[in-house]
Amino acid sequence: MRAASGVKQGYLAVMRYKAGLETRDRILKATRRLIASEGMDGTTIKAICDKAGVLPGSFYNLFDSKEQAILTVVREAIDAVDPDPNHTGPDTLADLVEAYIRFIVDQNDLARVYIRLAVSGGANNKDIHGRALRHHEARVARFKVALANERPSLSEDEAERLAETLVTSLNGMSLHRVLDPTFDVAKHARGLLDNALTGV
Amino acid sequence: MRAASGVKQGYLAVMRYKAGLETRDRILKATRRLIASEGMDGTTIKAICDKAGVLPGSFYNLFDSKEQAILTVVREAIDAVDPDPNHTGPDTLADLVEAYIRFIVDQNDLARVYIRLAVSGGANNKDIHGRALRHHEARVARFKVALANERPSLSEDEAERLAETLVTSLNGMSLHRVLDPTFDVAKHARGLLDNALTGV
DNA sequence: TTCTAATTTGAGCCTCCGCTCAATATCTAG
DNA sequence: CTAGATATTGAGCGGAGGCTCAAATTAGAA
Repeated sequence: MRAASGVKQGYLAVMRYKAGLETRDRILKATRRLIASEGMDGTTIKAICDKAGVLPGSFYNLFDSKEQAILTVVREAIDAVDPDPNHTGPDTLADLVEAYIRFIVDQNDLARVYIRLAVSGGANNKDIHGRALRHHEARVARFKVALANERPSLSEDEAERLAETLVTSLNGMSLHRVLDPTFDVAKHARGLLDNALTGV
Repeated sequence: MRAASGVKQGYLAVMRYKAGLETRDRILKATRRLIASEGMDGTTIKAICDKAGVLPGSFYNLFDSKEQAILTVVREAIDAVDPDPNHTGPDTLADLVEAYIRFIVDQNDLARVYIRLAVSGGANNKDIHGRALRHHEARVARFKVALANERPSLSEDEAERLAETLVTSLNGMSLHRVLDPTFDVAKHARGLLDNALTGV
């Protein structure tokens, strides 16, 4: 019998046993690596299941759909960019840039997911699109605060513009690293930071 | 009878008649717009044919495969970023940045194709991947020459780094515009330019 | 006009994808 | 140990996507 079928109904599976949790982790890990290396559409159920050592039925015992698994990974990627979104303390620009560098270098898979999301998520899925936009705005705001603290001479508009320029430029570096894995993100990001701090 | 079948063999179709050329243009235009709005994998034969007002057989009379049509559009996009790649004259940094702004704003579809290429083309197709990388290096080189002219005090390495930072940052802006069509590329690109010119 | 090459048609083949389900195996609370 | 809940299996359905082909139509050179 299919025990959990009555309980799921669009929610997550039940997973009271350890085996289910482990399988779920393997599936999410496989999904993450596949999105990073093959892109959203190259991430097929068969590929996920092969990589996770699982059969389709088992996948669908734990996830309602392929999209649900992808969404889970995407949320994970968004959160990883900004590990402490509610933090209101006074981080410096350098802190923020260093955090981003670490994200790109240490969490390469998630960084690639994040970039692929920005490109392909926008067109198809409105939930993802809105989420990505709101996340972007929050990041810009945080950069802006740091900038305003460190360069009080900047006007409101100038700080806003510089912050947005910084965030999009950093994303451009993450984007380029997808194309060229040898690209030295740290070097260029720090250069960008110096320019922003010692500005016009 | 299938007239051109013996001639094609992996090459382009023959197209001695005007109708064939017009159909080809319609197909390429449809392909370009679809890649821009739906992404590489959302660009199906059926969608292309519907948008172009053509049936699949007609598509395959002019193109050997879906991939060939996409590749044609992608090459077009790469070339459009840098309209005069053999130009060795002394363009200024401002010229180069303004050209990129115009590319993003005026040729929105191609700009989106260009960005999607950087993300999804890299992983799958080695031809595209190599082409994109070589193109990037050529652009960086051109920016570097302009920079060296206008800021002779810069060392070789510094010029190289700044040029690469500029190009990736500009691509980041193009990327963000996919997510947010209201993003003011011109404003931010010019700010970036100012920073690069009046550097540390 | 005539005749051949070019173009268009559209049904349909084959493959792969997302997903389902009944059967079987495994876990763990009591 | 037992029983009921959970997890895994794997064949396979329905549909969509890339592509083919024989036949019908149209363009244009002679």
